[in-house]
Order: sequence, then structure tokens, then C-alpha cells
Amino acid sequence: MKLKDDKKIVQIFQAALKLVAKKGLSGVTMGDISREAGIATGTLYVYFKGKDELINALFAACRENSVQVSFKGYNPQLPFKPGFKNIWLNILRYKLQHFEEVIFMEQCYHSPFITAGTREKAQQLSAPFYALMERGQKEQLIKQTDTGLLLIFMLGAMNELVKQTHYSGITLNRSRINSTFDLCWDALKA
Amino acid sequence: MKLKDDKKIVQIFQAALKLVAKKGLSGVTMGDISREAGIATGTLYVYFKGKDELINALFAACRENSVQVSFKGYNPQLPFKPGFKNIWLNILRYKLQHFEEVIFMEQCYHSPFITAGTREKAQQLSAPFYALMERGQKEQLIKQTDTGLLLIFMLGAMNELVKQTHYSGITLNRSRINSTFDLCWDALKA
DNA sequence: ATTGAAAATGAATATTTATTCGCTTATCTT
DNA sequence: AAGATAAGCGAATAAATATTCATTTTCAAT
Repeated sequence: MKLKDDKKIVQIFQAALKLVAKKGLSGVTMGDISREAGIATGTLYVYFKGKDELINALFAACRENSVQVSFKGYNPQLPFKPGFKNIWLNILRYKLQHFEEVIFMEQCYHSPFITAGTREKAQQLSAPFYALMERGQKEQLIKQTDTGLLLIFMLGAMNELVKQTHYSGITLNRSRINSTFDLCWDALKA
Repeated sequence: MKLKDDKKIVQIFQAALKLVAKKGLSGVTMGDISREAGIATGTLYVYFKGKDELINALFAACRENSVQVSFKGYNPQLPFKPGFKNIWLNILRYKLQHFEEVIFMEQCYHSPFITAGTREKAQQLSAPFYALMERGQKEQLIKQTDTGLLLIFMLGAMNELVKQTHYSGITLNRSRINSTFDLCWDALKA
């Protein structure tokens, strides 16, 4: 009995991400994915029931991964602002290093592939972000505006930053990253 | 001699926008579009060479329209901040009222449909936005950070705001809109 | 009213793409 | 080492989709 290879799933996911970032969700076929992953088309169907399942699985994996990485090194005992910056940097770094995931997630949101269930689960993973904002409000450090609004503002700006960085070839050196954090902090701070 | 009907092009565009916002670019077929527009599939090919041309034309039309609307009522003689808020509100209102275009543009960016030429032309239309930021900097009212960065920040946040507003059913009443403007202004102000 | 040129139609065709399946190859168990 | 079980293959098939085209309808000019 040979076992399904986890490494191969990673290969498939990476192939799909690369292709979607390059050509968009609508431009990517199962044939493209298998070729890019270096396996036969039929093999895709050993790992996933079909295209839908593949896309949903990838979507869920990306989401889980990104949330998990965001809070790496966060210690609620320490003061708010450095902790917040830590998370902000985690997110930005993640998005920069996983640009393809950013694009993939964006393209998926309005696709017929992602099921309500998958979407739901993704949403639930946002809870820690809300909690973070509430802490900042409790400590009177950030504005008493709806936390959803604050998060949208912060994450939307970051997303666009990452995308435009890629297109326009701006390099995000440390100084530019700090400038951007300052924009964000000035926006949110009480 | 019967003439091609401009109203029909609008119908086609609106059908395409509606469907893309609902199902994503990858979920929309020429058949869907013609059905939604209330015309025969073959008629689409009277107006456009094919799907590519249709998508590119719609992309260009959306972009031109949105830029044009953004500067409505802007008078460079008047002080910067109210002028800036005027434009900011124009953009926000436009995006809220034309949610489908927001989604369509987003989905297009990484699709194989949009040609380099179309993309180029869209980019050129950004010039007035850069000029606006430069004015604010000259008057020492906003941060001396790279204008591209400032714009990305502002527009990215708005885009996400509009999207999340639709999903989560937040209603953007006047007070909430003003809160969001304050976030934006605090971010940019010197 | 008649006519001609263009628009509109939608069934038929061509093309693309997802999925299946009979077969081969690899790996685990005994 | 042999047998069994599952992975891997890719050509063949099925399904979905774009595009064409022979025909009909519309409408402005005469």
C-alpha cells in the first residue's frame, strides 16, 4: 500500500497558486495545473475529487496558514503597540512572501468554486484579529470606531500595498515599510 | 440601414458586470451574458469580436468612468482638505453605487483577458490622483511619503471597505462614512 | 410601399476543458 | 519474493463553452 504523498499536495497547490497569480482563476485549467506540478492530469483526481474540491482545499489551507503566521511571536503580556506592530509586520511579510496566495484568495472570493461552508470557516478564523482591536480600544490606544471598520481599513491598505508593490516594482525597504506602518498607526490611534 | 444600438452595449455591459460580481470572471459564459442582457448569443458578436474584446472594452469603460466621476466638483482654487474630502467622497460613493465594477476590475487584473495595452491606458488615467497628493504635500498638509504609497493606502482601504460593506451587511451611514474619512485623513496628514 | 443593408437570431459547429478508465508502476505486508 | 493494494499515468470520453453562419427581422432611404 503506497500512501498519498503530502509533498505532492504541496506541489499541486504551488502549481495552482503560481498559475492563478499569473493568469487568473479563469485562465487556469486542470491540465495547466498538472503540467506545472509535473504530474499526470489523472493524478490530480487521485488527490481531489475535482476542480472544485482542489480550489476549496487550497483556499482553506491558505487562510489557515496566514492566520496562524500572523500571531507568531505575539505575547499579550507585552505592551500593545509593539505587539500590534509585530502582528502587522507578520501579516505584511506573509503577504509579500506569498503574493500568489493574496491573488488567489482575492480571485476566489467571487468565484463559483468556493462554497458557503468554506467561506464561513475562513470568516471564523478572523476572531483573533477582532480581539486584538478590542484590546487596543480597552487600553484607549486606538479609536473607538467599529472594530470591523478598523480591521478592514488596515488589511485593505496592506493588501493593496502588496499588490501594487508587485506591479510597479517599488521595493519595500525597511524605511518604506516603517512609513507605511506609521500611516496605519496614525489612522488607528486614538 | 439599422444602426448598432448604444443602449444595447450598455445592456451587455451591465449584464456582464452583474454576473461577474455574482459568480466571478471564471463563472461567466457568453451564453450567460447574452441571456442576462436579453439578446441572442450571436448578437454579442455583432458588438464585439469575442469575449476578449468585450472584457477589455468593459474594463476600459469602467476605468474611464470612475476617474471622471472622482473629480466632479473639485475646484483647485479652494482649500486642500475640503477638496480632498470631496474627491474621497466621490470615489467612495462611486464604488458603493457601482459595486459590481469594483469586483469586475479586481477580477480582471489577473485575468488573461486584459491586454497590456488596456492595462497601460488604465494606469495613465491615475495622473490626476498623483497630482492631488503632490499638492497636499506642497502645502505641508500631508506626509512627505512617496505619493504612490499614500494613494495605495487610501484607495486600498476604500476598496476593502466597499467590499466588506457588501458582504457583512454593514450599512455605511453618514457617521460611519465620516469615521472612515477620519481614519484616512489621520493616516495621510502631516 | 419597396428595397437594400445592417442587426438580430439561435441552432449547428468548433474548440476547449473537465473527468474517467484501463492499464502500468511503485510500495507495503506477509 | 510474491501478492495485494494504491498511486500514477495519459489517451479517450464527456461536458461545457466560444464562435460561426444561414436565415429572418428591422428600419432608413428611396
